[in-house]
Amino acid sequence: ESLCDHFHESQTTMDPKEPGYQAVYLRIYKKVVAKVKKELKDNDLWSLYEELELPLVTALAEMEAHGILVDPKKLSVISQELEATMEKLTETIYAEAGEEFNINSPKQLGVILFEKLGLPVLKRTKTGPSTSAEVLEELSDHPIVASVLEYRQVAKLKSTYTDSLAELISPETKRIHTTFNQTVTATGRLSSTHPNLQNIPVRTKEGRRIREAFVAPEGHVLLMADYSQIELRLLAHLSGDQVLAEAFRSGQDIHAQTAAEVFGLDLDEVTDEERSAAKAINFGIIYGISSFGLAKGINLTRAQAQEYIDSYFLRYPMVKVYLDGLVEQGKKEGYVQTLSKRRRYLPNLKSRNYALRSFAARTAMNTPIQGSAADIIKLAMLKVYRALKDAGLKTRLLLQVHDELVLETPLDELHLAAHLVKKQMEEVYPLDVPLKVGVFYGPNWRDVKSFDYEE
DNA sequence: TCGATCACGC
DNA sequence: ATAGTACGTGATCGAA
Repeated sequence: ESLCDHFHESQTTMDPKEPGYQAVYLRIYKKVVAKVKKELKDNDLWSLYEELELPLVTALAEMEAHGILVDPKKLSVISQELEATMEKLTETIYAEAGEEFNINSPKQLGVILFEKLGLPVLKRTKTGPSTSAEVLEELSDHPIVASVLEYRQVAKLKSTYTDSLAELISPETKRIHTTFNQTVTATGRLSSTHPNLQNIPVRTKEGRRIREAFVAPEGHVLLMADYSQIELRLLAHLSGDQVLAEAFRSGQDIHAQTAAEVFGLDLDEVTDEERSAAKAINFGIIYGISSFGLAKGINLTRAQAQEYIDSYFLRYPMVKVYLDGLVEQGKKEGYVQTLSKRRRYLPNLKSRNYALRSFAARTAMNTPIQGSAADIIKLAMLKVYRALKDAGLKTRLLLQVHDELVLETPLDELHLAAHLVKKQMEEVYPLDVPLKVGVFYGPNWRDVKSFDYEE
């Protein structure tokens, strides 16, 4: 109806059962196509559509239809263990609280922690004292808080990752078929729903167990390939900073090298702590840094964090020029863009509201980096998809997780497929610095080992 | 039903 | 004075 309005067409014949419906529909449709096509061409986005997003539809559709094999028995074992742990923790928490309450309710938990037990309120949300993990970790000297943190972790795993996931296994294929959404993110990344297979736990040992349930069928292995530091490599390329570029060409640990530059050390003098601080700085640079955010991330005063940032930009001067230029360009043109010319409009760069304006500035710095990484892996998916087809291999793409591809490969194709995937991903779009891809394989998504080129 | 909070990934 | 790291999805609570 809104299309009819838009094109000043009559709606009176728009009943699908009417004989004229198809003709009216087609007339409107053609107008829409012409309009959108012109808009894309006028904005230099036609090749992004025709050469990247449109052909990617086929690859994604095949990935969704094929699905990834999931072992329900493993999920059920994990679920039962989590259930037992939750019951124990629930009893412990009730005993420590001196009463029963809904631990899942931040409101009820807040009453127990901050009123009954008198713990200090370190941070508030709109609706009351915050009970986020960040706050609870500060209070975890109290035994109930440690138990609540553990309860939260276990409850999350059980509700999101064992019980819900098991329900989504198709009875026909025994597989889970996610939906990849190509048109929801502001940066050009994909998203995944029903279920989201882009946020399966990996960081903790307990969480990682979920990945053990994602398996390869008989005679196959899962093959994983991930880009190493793709966003920082893109920053080196896009900014033209030769110090950063040289760091990647040298092949050494990038965070240790950043630490050496920022703290004025030799590479072999860098301690774990300094490396970890440098990692937080690199992380902050990609996300559009603020001294406040960095200070919070690595427990520094704001002034110290600002010194680190100043020192970083002194060592990588072109990065500073580049990021400032993005904000300037965003203000002037109204948008920033990625390698593929994908745009993000940022009207708030001109807002009088400081919060909105600085948020937009960080977005202006992050979007070309994150979005260009998305462009590159999408292009790599197409190249891998076509190369596998051309080589007549049975290896199939299963998942994309932002900087990682998951495939399923018959054992007798492992060697060929591993080399093909690595080559296509690394050579997809030559930059001023090399793109490096790690390749892993194994019987499930958790127990993978590095692919050895002798194999 | 929907906003808020929390927690998982990159 | 002015918030407080980018981008997502989902479970749960509790008010409407």
